[in-house]
Amino acid sequence: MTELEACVLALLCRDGPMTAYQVRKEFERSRASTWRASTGSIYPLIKRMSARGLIAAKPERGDARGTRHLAATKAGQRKVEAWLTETPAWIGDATEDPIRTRVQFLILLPVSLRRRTIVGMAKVTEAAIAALDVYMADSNIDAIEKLAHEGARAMLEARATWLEKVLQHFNDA
Amino acid sequence: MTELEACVLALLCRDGPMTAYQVRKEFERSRASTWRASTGSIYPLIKRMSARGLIAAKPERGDARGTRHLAATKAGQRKVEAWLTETPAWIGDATEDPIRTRVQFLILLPVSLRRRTIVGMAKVTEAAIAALDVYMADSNIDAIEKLAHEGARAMLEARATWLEKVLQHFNDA
DNA sequence: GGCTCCATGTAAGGAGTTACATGATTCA
DNA sequence: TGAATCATGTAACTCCTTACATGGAGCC
Repeated sequence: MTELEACVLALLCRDGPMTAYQVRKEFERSRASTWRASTGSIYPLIKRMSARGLIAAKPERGDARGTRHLAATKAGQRKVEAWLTETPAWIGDATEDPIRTRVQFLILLPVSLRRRTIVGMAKVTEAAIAALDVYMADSNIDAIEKLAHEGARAMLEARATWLEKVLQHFNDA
Repeated sequence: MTELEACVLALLCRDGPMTAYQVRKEFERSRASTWRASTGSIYPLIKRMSARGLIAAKPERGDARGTRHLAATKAGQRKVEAWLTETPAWIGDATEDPIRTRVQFLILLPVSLRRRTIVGMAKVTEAAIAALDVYMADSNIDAIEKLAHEGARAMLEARATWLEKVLQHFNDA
């Protein structure tokens, strides 16, 4: 089960039954999960998981669009519980960070560009924090989503602080 | 250019010329970038980038294995510089975090399991921090890589601290 | 009647994974 | 000479992306 599959299944467990369209809208709306869930991924995904007996679909009667309300089956619910409670080592690992990746190669830049680049990185990080704050100020967001946002924010703050150290490092060198 | 492509190209700029095999070994060795660079990804990638004129290969004379020393071309170097100095908004965004994803669905678990699960998440996070520390203690690691590790560590610490808050939240609820 | 949103899906293509496959070089 | 390492690569598969495609439902 991929992360996206697990995420969709968990969403169906928590907020379902809902249509594939609603699932997509939820991923689009929420800044808490980075998942996009484009049509080209979501419909095949649902087909796969239906075939595996993890999702059950009930067609809406009298709707010619073929609207189907999706729900996790018993087996699907068990899968989600297992996904949640298992804590394999890899989920603890440091996440991939495009900025951290780039920092390792800053030495390739002429000295004059390094500082400017680091400042740029700090700027986009601060912008991301600000965007989160705007989003969090929305009173329509429930406690759990707020908690998730606080987690994202804390990690961004850690990066911002670290970037100051990076700047220091390249100033000294 | 994907992140992996840019990363390989930047590595060739910084540490090249080197063979595809050495590139793979470097990705395997370093805990700083999460990239795996399996054979099935690295060789096609090099073929692609050679075709685009970003990588040049010089065969080693008298080596029947077909050993080829790879280097970034001038065009490749320019690409890397652009990749480094551009700071598109998305690189500032919060990274995907499998633990943060899961936390949003903890409510699906019976109360008795929630606390245990959060503790498990904290444990694997602490384990990742400890593994980084062991790695960092190695004197063979240069200053830049240490800096990158510090960044990863700081973000893991932020997650660990946040998980305490998560535990609190579910204790109160 | 027409606009917006709801709702489904496919097609082509990209990039990555694991597993398989082959053989040279080096060193004890 | 045999084992570990160096070194290259392909094949089948999975999942994701973007773009395309279709049409019903609801509302003014």
